[in-house]
Amino acid sequence: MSRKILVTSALPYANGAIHLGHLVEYIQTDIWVRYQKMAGNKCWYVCADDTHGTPIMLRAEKEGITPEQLIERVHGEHYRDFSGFLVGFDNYYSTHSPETRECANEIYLKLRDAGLIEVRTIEQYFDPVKQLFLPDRFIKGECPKCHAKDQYGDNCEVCGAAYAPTDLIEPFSAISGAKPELRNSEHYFFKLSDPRCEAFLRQYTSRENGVLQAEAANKMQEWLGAPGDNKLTDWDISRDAPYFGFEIPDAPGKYFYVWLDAPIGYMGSFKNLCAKQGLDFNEYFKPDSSAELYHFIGKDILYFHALFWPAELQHAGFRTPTKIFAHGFLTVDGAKMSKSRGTFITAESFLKTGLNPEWLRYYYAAKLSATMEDIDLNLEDFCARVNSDLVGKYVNIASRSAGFIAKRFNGQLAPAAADLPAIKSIQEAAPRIAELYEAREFGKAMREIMALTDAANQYVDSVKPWELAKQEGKEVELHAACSNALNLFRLLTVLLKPILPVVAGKVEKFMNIAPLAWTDSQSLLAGGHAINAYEHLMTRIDPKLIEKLIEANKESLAPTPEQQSQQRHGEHQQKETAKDAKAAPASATEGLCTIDDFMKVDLRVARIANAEHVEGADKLVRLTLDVGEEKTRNVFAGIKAAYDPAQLIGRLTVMVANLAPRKMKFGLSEGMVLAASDGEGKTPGLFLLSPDSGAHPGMRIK
RNA sequence: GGUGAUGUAGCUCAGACGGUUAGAGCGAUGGAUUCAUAACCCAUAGGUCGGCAGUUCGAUUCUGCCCAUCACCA
Repeated sequence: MSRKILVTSALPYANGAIHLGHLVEYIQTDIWVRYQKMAGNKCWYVCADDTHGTPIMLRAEKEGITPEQLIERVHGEHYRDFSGFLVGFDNYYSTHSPETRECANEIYLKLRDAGLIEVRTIEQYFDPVKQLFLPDRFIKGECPKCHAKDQYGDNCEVCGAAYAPTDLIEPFSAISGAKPELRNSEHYFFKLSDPRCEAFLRQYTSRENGVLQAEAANKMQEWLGAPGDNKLTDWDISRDAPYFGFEIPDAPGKYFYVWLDAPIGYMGSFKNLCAKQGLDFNEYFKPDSSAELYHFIGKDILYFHALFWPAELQHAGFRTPTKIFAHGFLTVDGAKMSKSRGTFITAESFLKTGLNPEWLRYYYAAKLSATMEDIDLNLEDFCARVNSDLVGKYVNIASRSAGFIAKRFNGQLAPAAADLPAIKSIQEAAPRIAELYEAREFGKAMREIMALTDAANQYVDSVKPWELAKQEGKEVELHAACSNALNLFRLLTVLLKPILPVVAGKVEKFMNIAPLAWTDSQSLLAGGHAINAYEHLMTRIDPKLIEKLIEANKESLAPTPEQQSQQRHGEHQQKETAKDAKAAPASATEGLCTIDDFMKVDLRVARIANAEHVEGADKLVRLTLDVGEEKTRNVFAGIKAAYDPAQLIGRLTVMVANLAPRKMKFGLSEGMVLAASDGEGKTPGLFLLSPDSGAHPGMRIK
């Protein structure tokens, strides 16, 4: 019985290039979809560009083009990159489409009629020069807590405080620089706090319901709070003109917020596919649909997909997702992707450098599981793993057998030995491996497949075709050995086909067979079957290519930090921290610092005027420091484990006097004292620095 | 600061309802081999399973604390 399945990956925002972080999700989804199709299920894979919102509007304006032109260009780039990595969408569409608009309107009107839309007046900053309301990220000013300058409207990057844009001191528009004015505006809210939503979501996201991974379900319960205390707040779904998006049907001048129409883009894309393929949209989206609906997403956008989206669908009279699959982020060589280190690798640069996309598909597959854990792309391991597993083991089986068949047997195979242990073990493993694909345990599947591949090579080694070839009268044995090996190779190709579609295609051509389906794992080639000439199926990774790739992605110093937008589909992840970009050393002096750099740090001799325990803090001591200024400084130091406050009072030490103040739970910390410790933790202890006697508070250290 | 996740051989990762010698692949070393784009095969070395304490006849596996990394929240 063939299943009907609709699968989505998160929509990439039409405001940036696809990178290896994005690809974890698209490759994971694509492998799963390819497996489903091979298994004979009706499986549709749709996606789209997420095209609306202020950042798109402003970016287009900056480039002197219309938003429509911008999103069309980016759509082309995204589609090119995904195709390059063999991501086989059945439809790659755009949220800026009549279908998405239609679905958004329908959902909105049904929610309104259900009494789940409310209009409220809110006060918001307005840019009088640009004549638009400003999203939080486009307002900057001085942090109200620590007084750091040039901070965004939602939180401070220096002290980490969260606040409203109206709390900023001396706010200014990040777009025009103008002083923003507070204005009233009517906004439309989706009443997530409504008891109907809460009741539904409590059930829908519960562990028992099984829609979410256990870890994700726990997180949702945290967000929902205990039964009774309704922690959900209403969701602001409208934005004022000018805005690039869909106008709300009964509210001229008001637009749907981009995050409302983004998931609806899944429906829009599928509706568009239905028209092309003659499918019945309702069969997949009606409330009692027997079709399955799966969303692959990053763990950062669970909130939108597990709360807002199902609640909307449920109360607008549609089916809800069967399962939501969240995955972790990508790190490169154990660290966040970084432009300065060249590990913020774009899809385009990977392909342009000449690397094979199937290398990455295999490596990701070998690391992926059904959990939300992050996965690491270790570049050395990447080379070793791919070269050994794919070229040394798998491709080698064909490569070492095909020559004999071509030269000695006119390209014709002998019947395979159906009872050969190596063959039987693959056929027995196939259903197990199918379950692993279904469960998204690709790493476990790869481990099993490679063990079977090892067994195939051991078989070839045990029958020694190269010796048989030299002996008179051993033709039958030689023919059997090589035919068995090629049958083993064909079976392994079936198991790897979801990961390696291009190689599988080449194998089908080489072996002169129809496209492999999952059931082919239970059959063998008939005696007399003629194969074509063997051409090498995959080359090894040259580590020099990796070096080139890193070099190509290294961004020169002083990059213009990209306008940080709020959370996006698959986009929020891997955003490089602003800190990282700023701290990037010029490559010629990597790891070194100039005298100018050093002099930026204002080190001063300080006298500890007072020291006391901090109530409720495990590690902190509150220090009152005299650095020769009129006022003393308040500094929290994490030295409680090593020093008793009483023994500190009166002694001299060294402090960083121009460190940006940091708001801590217990108060503002206005500097840092210096102490030594073993970074590797081999030697315990913490040792406060002291100047030699004779120094006075306030003396500069250089 | 709170909550959660992670921490197992040089690297990437499995695993254990608590129980005799903790696994795999890669890498390293030695051997064998030459069919295979130096690939494959055999063998060897390598870990007090992040640290400390507790529960237990017994803990790497359970509990608590600590350290490190990451994420979310405030």
